[in-house]
Amino acid sequence: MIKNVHGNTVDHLGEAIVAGHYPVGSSIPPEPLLCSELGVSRTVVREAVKSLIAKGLVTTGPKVGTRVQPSDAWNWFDPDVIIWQSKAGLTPDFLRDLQDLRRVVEPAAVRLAAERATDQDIADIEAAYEGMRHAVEEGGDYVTYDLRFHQGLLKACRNRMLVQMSKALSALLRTSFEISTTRKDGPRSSLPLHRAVLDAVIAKQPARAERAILVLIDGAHEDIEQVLATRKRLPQLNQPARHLRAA
Amino acid sequence: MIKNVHGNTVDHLGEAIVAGHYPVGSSIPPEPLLCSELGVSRTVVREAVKSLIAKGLVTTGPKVGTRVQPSDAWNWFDPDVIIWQSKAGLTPDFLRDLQDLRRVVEPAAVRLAAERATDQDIADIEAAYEGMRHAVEEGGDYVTYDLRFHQGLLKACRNRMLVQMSKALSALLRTSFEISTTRKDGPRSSLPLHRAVLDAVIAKQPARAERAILVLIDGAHEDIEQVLATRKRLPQLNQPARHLRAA
DNA sequence: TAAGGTATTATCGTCATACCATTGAAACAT
DNA sequence: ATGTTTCAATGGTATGACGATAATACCTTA
Repeated sequence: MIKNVHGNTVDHLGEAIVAGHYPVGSSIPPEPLLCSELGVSRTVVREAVKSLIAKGLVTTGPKVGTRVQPSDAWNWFDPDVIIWQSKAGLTPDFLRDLQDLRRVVEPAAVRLAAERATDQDIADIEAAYEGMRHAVEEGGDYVTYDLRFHQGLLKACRNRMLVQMSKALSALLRTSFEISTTRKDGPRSSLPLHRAVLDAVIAKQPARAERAILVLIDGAHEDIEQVLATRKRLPQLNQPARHLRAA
Repeated sequence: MIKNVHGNTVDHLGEAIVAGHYPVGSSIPPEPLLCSELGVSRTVVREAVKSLIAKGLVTTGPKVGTRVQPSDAWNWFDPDVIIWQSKAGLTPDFLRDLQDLRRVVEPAAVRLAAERATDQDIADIEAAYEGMRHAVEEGGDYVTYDLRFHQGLLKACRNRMLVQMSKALSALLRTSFEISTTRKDGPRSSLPLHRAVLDAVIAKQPARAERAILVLIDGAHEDIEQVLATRKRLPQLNQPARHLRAA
């Protein structure tokens, strides 16, 4: 659980800010206060704040303190920011944004993957598929291999930007997959859909691969919509953590 | 030119790393050395390194020093990283990645924009278009308004992730626009194409908007390909700065 | 000689203190 | 009421010290 003082401090502050403990535009407590609250030296607090600046969460200035930036200034593709957002509670807005992104990125990515995937890429995806199949037939961790399957696809399009995005999408994918898995026979029914995508990529047929993954995505979309509508399961999914505001 | 000690130090180190002055996996000079080289205190160097860690460029550890991460661990959507990459020289690989991204993102974005754009969004885009028209007819800064036009479109799709991407795309767009502008009558001929996109968005016709912007993108793509092929103009475009490596 | 454990040491991690620089706001003069 | 000066809060920078860690060298032992 404990890593190091710096990491803990960054996480603590980052989570608090993303969770909305400090209103946008307001100042977080001055450095000396944070030091005593967190029980660390000023050095640590300052280096942590520098990290938050680097991620676009805050700005600083003499006399003005450390102010929370509006959320559209945050680096939303930063893995830490994504994690903090997930911890704070996946709001419907956030899920919708990610779902949009998935619909935009994944079809295009498999299209590119069908054109560019190397043998190694395909072998990796095949291995992930094999893991999914194994999990369905003999039990095991389905979600992990499902994730690996999709990340393999993103990686196979040989584009650093798109690979970066797969990190951000992972948060949504994991949630999405866990929801799907709760559905009766979810994994078993989605397995052939995955096979279809992979086959199209192997056959180097971009258009077919794109159509195949759209089926997959729209299925997941329905599952998420349904869960969002009922607002029962996964309580932290819809109800963002609502703590006390700081003075 | 001068901002503050911290910012300068981060930029200096960030540019050097992105430009490849330090081989991936190797250690950059230890803190005391950097202090004397840059003429700053250890405090500043350390806070700068923390910023680089936050952007995924390096990792640190006692005795192991500060090591350069492989480029696929970098936060490619971080505005600073993009800027450093641009300064280091836009390699063909980087331009291809960005061009891919543009083809993936912009069509989808205008589709969404046609569905979701608010009156204010449309007013902003309209203003940008007006700036472009004015520049064509009476002279002025065409590129700036062109950029604003495209950023307005990204913003109008009301998705934080996609907005974030517009920041990353700006580097490519500016380059792309500057190339297009050098072509005879480039701005004058592309003006109606922009109008077509905007009209489709206003009319809330996603499919039409998507087709319209694809014309625009493919035109820019050809221009870039052409320049990349000749490898004459804009020397830093193809020839990344190749400085001495560090020991 | 080879293997394994131990000591050394380079380097980052953390703390503490002091002083500088900037800037918003209060006090003051007009 | 308005412009100017002064002040003080807060982050910015510098310095020195010590702790923690892990790669390296060394030394013991079989």
